[in-house]
Amino acid sequence: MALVDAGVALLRERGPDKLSLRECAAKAGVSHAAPGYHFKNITGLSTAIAARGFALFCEAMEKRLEASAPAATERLSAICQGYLDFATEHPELFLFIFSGQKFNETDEDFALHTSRSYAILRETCAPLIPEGTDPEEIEILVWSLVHGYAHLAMTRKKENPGLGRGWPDFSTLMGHLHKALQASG
Amino acid sequence: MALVDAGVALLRERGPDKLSLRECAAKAGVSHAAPGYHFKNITGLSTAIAARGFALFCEAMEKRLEASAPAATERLSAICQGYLDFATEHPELFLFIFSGQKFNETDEDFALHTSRSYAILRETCAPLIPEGTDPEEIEILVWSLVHGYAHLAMTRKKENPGLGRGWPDFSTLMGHLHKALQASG
DNA sequence: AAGCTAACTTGACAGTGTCAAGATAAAGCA
DNA sequence: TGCTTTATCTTGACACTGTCAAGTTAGCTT
Repeated sequence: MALVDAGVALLRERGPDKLSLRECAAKAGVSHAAPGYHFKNITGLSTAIAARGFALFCEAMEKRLEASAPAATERLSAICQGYLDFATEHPELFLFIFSGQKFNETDEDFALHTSRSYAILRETCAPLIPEGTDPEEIEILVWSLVHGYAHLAMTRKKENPGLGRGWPDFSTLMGHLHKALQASG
Repeated sequence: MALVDAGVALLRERGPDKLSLRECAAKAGVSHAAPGYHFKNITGLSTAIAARGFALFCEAMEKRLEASAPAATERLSAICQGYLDFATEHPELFLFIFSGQKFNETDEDFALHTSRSYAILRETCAPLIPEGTDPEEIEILVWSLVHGYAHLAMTRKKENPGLGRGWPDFSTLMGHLHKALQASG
């Protein structure tokens, strides 16, 4: 959809909080109210853009998975790397989808891609769950760590300019995580 | 400052992306352009509100620290609990200060409270740094984990309604973290 | 040819941030 | 007392925003 393309481009140019129906319309070469026809309001357009964001998010993780060695720990590192790839390559989309603003959760596309992203995490974690512990415990542990790392790097970047630069590399954090999993399993 | 109070109340009522100079003015009982005098633009007001947010953030951590046992691991758990207290009690402020929007980083108040929050983290981590490892590595490890946990809980709350409810308690994640630190030290 | 529908456009409205200009009231000083 | 300066607003305007109602147009069906 051309309007979603325009929206993504707009976010990239102007920042994650500068989305505008009218500017999207102008960018796509249609009249100012055309977006209101396809998406009933700005939440609708935002949701479509967020769905696109989650799709790219999934692709980034899957791409790293395909190139990964088959060992479970390698695969876990791979999806984390994919997570960070997405945040690095699409910082505005990353902030946009995790901005806390309301999306239309009943939107089919949106629901599809958000649940797919969690499924990737779940399946990659599965072989690493220590006996007798709730899988969700490890999933949230991993997801919190990588999400927190990426999100802090983007939002507090004055003190720490740029994801990775000036920060400990994520692989060192991953090392600590693996130690914790070994100690539990 | 009454306008900042009004702004915080507005965020609480309407959500973290619904701040408006004119509505703040109305809430504070002044004319629509009065906020433009005190803060030269909406970024100025946002920065003042974010500074207030970081101050409350620091207070939440310090309050838990005062009630904590003196052991270093207890103190680390305490600031994490304070972190989560803040996110729970001021969800809109939490999302607002970590929204990724630009603040005026040269603002004195803002700089003071943001650096104070990082200093609390740094000092609490200090006794736990394993010999020969970069302190920042552990600081970012801890901060990423607790921030990721809190932020995911707030932004993806459809799948996981409410911080804590339906999620593994943070103390279990903290347990894994301590294991990792023991394995390193 | 007639009718129907999807995909728009046009025009209006209230709300927004921002700016320039004026008002008002207190404070400092002659 | 009167005059000037300064801080703190108010008023009014402008361009921009989302949203809605109404009109238009092109393509398909019958």
